Amino acid sequence: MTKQRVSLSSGTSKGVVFDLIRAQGPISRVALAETTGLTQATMSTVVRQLMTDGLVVETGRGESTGGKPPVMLDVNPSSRFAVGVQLGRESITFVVINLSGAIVGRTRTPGTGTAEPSEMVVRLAGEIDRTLDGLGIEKSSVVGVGVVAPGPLDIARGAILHSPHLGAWRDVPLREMLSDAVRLPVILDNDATAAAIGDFWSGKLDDAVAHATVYMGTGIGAGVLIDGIVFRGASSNACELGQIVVTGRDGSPAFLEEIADPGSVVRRARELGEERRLGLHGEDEFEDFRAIAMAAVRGDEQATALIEESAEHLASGVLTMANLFDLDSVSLAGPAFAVAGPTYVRAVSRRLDADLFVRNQHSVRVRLSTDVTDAAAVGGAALVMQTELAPRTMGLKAAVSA
Amino acid sequence: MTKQRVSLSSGTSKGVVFDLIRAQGPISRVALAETTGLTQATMSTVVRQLMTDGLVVETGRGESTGGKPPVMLDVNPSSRFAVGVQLGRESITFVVINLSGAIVGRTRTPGTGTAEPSEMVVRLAGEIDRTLDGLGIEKSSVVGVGVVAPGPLDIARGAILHSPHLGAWRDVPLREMLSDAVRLPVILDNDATAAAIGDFWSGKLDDAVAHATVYMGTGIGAGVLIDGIVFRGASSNACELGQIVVTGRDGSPAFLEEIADPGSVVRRARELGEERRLGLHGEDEFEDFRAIAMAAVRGDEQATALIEESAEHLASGVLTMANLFDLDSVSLAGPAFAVAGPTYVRAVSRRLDADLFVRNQHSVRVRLSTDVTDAAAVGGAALVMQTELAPRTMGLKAAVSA
DNA sequence: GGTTCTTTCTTAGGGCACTTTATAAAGCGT
DNA sequence: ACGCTTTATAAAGTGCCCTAAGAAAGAACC
Repeated sequence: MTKQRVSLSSGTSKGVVFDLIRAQGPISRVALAETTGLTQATMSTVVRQLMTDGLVVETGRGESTGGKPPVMLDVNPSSRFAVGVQLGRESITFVVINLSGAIVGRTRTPGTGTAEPSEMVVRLAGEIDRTLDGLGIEKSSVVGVGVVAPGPLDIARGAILHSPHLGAWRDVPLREMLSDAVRLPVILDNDATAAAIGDFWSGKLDDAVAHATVYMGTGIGAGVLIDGIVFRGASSNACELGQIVVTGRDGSPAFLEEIADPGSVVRRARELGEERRLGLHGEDEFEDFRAIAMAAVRGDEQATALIEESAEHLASGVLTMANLFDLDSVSLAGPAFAVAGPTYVRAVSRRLDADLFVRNQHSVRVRLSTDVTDAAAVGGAALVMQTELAPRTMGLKAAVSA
Repeated sequence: MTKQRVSLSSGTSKGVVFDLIRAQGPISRVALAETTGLTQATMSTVVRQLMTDGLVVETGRGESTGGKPPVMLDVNPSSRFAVGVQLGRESITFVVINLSGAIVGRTRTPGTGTAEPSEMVVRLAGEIDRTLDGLGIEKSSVVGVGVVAPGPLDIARGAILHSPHLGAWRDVPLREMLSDAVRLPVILDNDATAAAIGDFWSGKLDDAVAHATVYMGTGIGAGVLIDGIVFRGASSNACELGQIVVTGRDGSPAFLEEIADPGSVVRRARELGEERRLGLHGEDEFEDFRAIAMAAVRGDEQATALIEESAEHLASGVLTMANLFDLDSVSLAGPAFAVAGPTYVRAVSRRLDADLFVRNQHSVRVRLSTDVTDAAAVGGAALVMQTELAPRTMGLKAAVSA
């Protein structure tokens, strides 16, 4: 048993090459050598390793440019899988993705409710095993489970500190518990970070240097990636977009969350006495938001104004973030964008084009995430793939337990 | 000529070890091995290299903990020097620092005025040579020159894109020009980034994970360091603190720069008819700001109110930034803090303690930078030291030309 | 239909930064 | 004085990546 080469920069080259193949689609060894800076000889051996791992396959020949035509390489999508789990009080979403980030399975079960953590872990492990069985996926080809949970987390320890949404959990070391139960590497992270990695893994973000995924569920958060690496800050609490102060309706400062999230839109609709007309029931806040968004899409004027207002405030927040982080790419994810996503995209895009400090030097691409609703679950799965297959740590050590 | 070992993670270990010795003061080889994760054997050879380079010396023995007492290592302050230059229209500051970041020489000459770039480069090179001569420092022990300039820069190319403050310069490849003239590696960066590195190099920031240095000169900028690495964003235009939108005096949104920078304080004083009483001349805006700050320090009520107002707005901006970047350390630098610095520190500190999102998980240390006034020049010198001796790139390639 | 050129990919050998293992050096405890 | 612990070095081995040289496969030209 040789000691892991700790070094100050461990052997990431295999991961980086894999990441390039994944992102740049079919690509030749020579092209890989050029973009990484490694030599063709080295690339040859690195690729061989990836092929014996089964991660990569040769898919045919490229066009000749005057000599031997290159052999194109691509990921072998069904060689590995990852599971993503989004914990919620009302429902839990399970997603299985393959190597290229495509969803191959999806399940939804009732939420945590008031279940104890230990009981919940058993339920989760069971459901994961059942889902994989149903898809005919062997556990040996599953790289791990990415769990996304609301509330303050200790990412480094993989623990849920306390979660007002999930019963009365307090300091639950979920990563270790679930890892023991399901016998797979487990990662725990928040929804926005996961969604960002999900965009990076499946989407075509490879040329974005500074990307942010804005995640709006019940609250508003964001995940920032710099060169594909998660920006975490001092305590993994970076990018709490909902907590930034913007100018509220009456000119007084307000948290973005208070005036732009789905709850605030619903409250505002009530204040304006639109409860009846828009068919709000007051049971599930999110259902009510959905109703307003649907009405807006149908062309209802009041509903449109409500959504637009929320979108404008969100745009202000994104503008501040884009200026501070010097972003060149933004995507919107989360169930809140499922219906009225395009309206939000338009508002953010317009605002950035108009007011971004560096708008003369470069623009910011704004788009809707793929799988808007399940972006967090998909992202959890992508996060575990990235951590296991193409590690890109910096600062905080990788937060996995196997 | 062997090809530079590109690798995906070039041999940074020497630099990292040096950086640790610099930051952690006298430290033994074993302690270094522990904190880096390298073995004691490796550390032995790495340290030997640093000692033959002259960068590090053995300074004595530590206390025994039951066996052989460790030999303590520390940097050899006068083995290397770096020059920092701050370009300004009114004046140019030259600073020479030694390895531990202490200032060993300082000169000020008239500013660029309307001089042409090519002429200016000759003057700069001459002054640098003269200064080094006067200090009896050989050029072979100078690692390079760090130039700090206002206005939009192309950090990667080392060029000044255009500078309203420096004559009518347009797209001046200053790094290459000056490097050719002075025969030393040259780096170009903006004031805030430089000041941040300066704090990191000379100050005791080593345990800060996410640090920001707020730089207020005529404008307001900030430089963020994550684990000692400069955060640059997509186009090196990150952290333009002056450009974030806060709630202005009348409740309408305003750029932070418009309501908190020295110019705005002076304008406000005029609006209030305090011109005479506070002795404002209207010639040099910065002199007037200084006068107001002095009056505030003396206890003048109106002046205090003006400074406090500016400080409160700045605090709002820093709060937003601290929330988004999840900072654990902030320092204030720049000539604007020379007189009334403590007032600003107090305001920012109070605000963060009160309103920071993660205030229950960790606090943010706020302090005044050492060498407040010349922080940018010192930082330029520190930047060149870091780049040459302890490179920590990520994303954007190192922006040096030698 | 060869020969030659260009481009792609592989093999072989070597350097370097680590590692493990073993040993020397220098103090502490009995 | 002797062993024990801690610190530092020496020697041999391993793995990653490089250079150098060659094989493979088509394009271009005769």
